Amino acid sequence: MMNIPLFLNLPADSMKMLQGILMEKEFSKGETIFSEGSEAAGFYIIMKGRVKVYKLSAEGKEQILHIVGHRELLGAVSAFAGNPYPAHADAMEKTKALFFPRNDFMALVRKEPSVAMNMMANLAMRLQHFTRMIEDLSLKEVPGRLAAYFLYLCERKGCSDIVEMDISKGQLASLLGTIPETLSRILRRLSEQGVLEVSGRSIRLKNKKALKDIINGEYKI
Amino acid sequence: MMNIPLFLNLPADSMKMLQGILMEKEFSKGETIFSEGSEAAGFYIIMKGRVKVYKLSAEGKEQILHIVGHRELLGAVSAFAGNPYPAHADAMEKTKALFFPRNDFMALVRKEPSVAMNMMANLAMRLQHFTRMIEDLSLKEVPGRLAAYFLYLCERKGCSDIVEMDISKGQLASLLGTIPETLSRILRRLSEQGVLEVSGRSIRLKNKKALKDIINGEYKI
DNA sequence: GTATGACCTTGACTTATGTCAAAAAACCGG
DNA sequence: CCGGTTTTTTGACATAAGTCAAGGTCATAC
Repeated sequence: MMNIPLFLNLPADSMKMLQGILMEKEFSKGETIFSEGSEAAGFYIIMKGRVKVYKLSAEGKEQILHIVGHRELLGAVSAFAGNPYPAHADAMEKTKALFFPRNDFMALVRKEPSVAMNMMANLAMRLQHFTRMIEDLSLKEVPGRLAAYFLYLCERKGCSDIVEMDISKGQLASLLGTIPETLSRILRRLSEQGVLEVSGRSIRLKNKKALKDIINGEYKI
Repeated sequence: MMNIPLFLNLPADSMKMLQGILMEKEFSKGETIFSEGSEAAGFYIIMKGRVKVYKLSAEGKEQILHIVGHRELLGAVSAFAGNPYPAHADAMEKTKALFFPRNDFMALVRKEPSVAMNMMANLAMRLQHFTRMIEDLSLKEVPGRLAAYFLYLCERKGCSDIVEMDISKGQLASLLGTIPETLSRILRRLSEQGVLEVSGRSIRLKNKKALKDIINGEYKI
């Protein structure tokens, strides 16, 4: 339970107390953790596995809002605000999580300034992420969003020009706000133009300058 | 300075101290308050007027992220997180604001739990707003977003079937992630079909059921 | 090893929305 | 009330991206 950002700087006694409050839960691949509109009785801290948080359109199109992984929080905003969950959450793989009941959390936030500070930092980070997402959806075309995603992957690792996608292409489409067919076509065009090379989930970035230009709308594929 | 949500429940002595910290600033219509990428030395509390926070695409298209009005915070996330402002902010009309320097704010947040709680509530609310925005941009078409906007306006007031737009149609287009031409055409189609009646900035909602169906994709105009 | 299903690709087609240009309407300061 | 700017509307057109349908690829389980 160590090293969870939310509990950074938490005094030892409160840390101890958490042991009696947090409940371990497990979800199998594809399992629903919560659905949009359901009551937020608490939130989860993901300890193993990954969870996709997503919205569905009337026609069944999926938009992934974010993917929650190791030591990250799931549903914390709703639990804090006392609102129903605004989106669906499914385990993308076998997932272990700690459940933190809303009431206990509220008490802890009020008692421990460090938790409040960590929570604010978390909220601020996610707000930034959503700001970028809105910008991308509204002002960039799909190739631009894709290029931005690859360069982001590239920077996150050391980046040896080869990035490994950690999700399927279908899920990537949903993350970028498009559909698999469109993504497939754009990957092909980028390959044909020598900007990158696709081999399964492995992408070789052959021309990063071109990718940057695509993001900035200076180069149309 | 009373009744600012951020200072709700703030002890009187801290409230007093603020008098010496907050600085009044004034902006004329159209004036830039801050630009994307510039250092966030603090944030603003809007006391009069309105400010649009927006991003610009490479081609100059504008996406309004939100409009900040009376007693709301501008740039607080950046100031808190210590990041540059992620978007532009322009006064939409003559605007008066209180400037809160970052350092003083950080000290206050650490000292006063009520400020931290209010700040978290603020962040949570905005996260919800952005979530809906992403959903709309990605999963709804422009008519759906427009219908949702009108019904939102309708609910915010008592709603006598007539809503008053408080921004220009061009700015509404930018808020909905589209352009004035498209908005104009959709308004015409909706008028022709008897769903609403446009008269300047005054919209008469003649068929709310149809608007709801448009939002849910059950009725295509 | 092969069968089963998930995932991905491709082609032909449709459509929502953007672009460009021009006219019309609304607004504003003097 | 006028002249000029800004906003809004309209039309003709371009295009990015979605839909539908079919086929291909890949992996895993049996």
